[in-house]
Amino acid sequence: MKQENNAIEPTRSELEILQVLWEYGPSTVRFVNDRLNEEKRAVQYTSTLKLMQIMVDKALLTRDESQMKHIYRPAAEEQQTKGFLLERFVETMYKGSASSLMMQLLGNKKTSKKELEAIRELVKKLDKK
Amino acid sequence: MKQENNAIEPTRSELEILQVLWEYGPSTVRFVNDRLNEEKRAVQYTSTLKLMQIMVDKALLTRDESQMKHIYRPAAEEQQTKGFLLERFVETMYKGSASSLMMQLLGNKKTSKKELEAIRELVKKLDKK
DNA sequence: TTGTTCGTACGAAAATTTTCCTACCTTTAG
DNA sequence: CTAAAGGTAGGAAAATTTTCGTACGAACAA
Repeated sequence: MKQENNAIEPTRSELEILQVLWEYGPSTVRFVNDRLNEEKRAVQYTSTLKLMQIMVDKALLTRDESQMKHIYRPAAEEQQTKGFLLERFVETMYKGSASSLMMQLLGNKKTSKKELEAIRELVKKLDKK
Repeated sequence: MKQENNAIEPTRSELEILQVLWEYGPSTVRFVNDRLNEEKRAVQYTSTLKLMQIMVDKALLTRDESQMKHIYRPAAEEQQTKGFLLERFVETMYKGSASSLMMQLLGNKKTSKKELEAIRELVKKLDKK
């Protein structure tokens, strides 16, 4: 033993599940498992079930057990979780400097023209405030 | 067994070591270990040693063995690795949308005024091109 | 009724990541 | 020379994460 973490810190696999729930909303295990198999990788139903049960234990998810098919949903707001993870990412990778991250992002060929335009607009709006 | 990954995919601990090497340049295990203990958490010297050896195996690091105190350095360019990780982050968290990430970033209270200013400047420069 | 399908619970194995003990070599202070 | 300090190598244990087999109940079709 070692951990008594109370921070929201999903593992890689747990993050995959959160992504599905974020995209499609509260879902059954069956549904999440299907999405994972379609969009990500082969995985057995009981594996997904187990993982989601663990996530309930960790308080990453909550579930409605009133029906036979339990409905799972993220315990925290999507924006809050993403914000937290983004903050940690900026912190560890760019020493907390958001503009450094931007630099990297804008220098990245994978960032399309359209994206660049959207970002310009975004900043323009900020300037007007 | 399962993995024959050829992608650069450092674990959390490996990332900590990379951070030290990025910040201070090529270093000995002793130096890295000291930094970890100062800046991050308690960890035994041989743990750090082992991890860095593993990273050499994985080709995440290279080392100069010509001296007794081996000098380790990242195998890939800092920018390349960070770019790769950032890309994956945007992909998984924001479906590849850099501007979505920006939105979140700009809405984040932790992003200081100074940072915002720097970002504005950055975009201004982009516009002039 | 019966058996097939679909659900949850639970334990344990497998895979991965992280930690550290032990052995042994080299350098250096005395 | 000898002891202490500091280095690497390697194996194995510990911790964590991921996967899945088995048991068993509920729903449903025949």
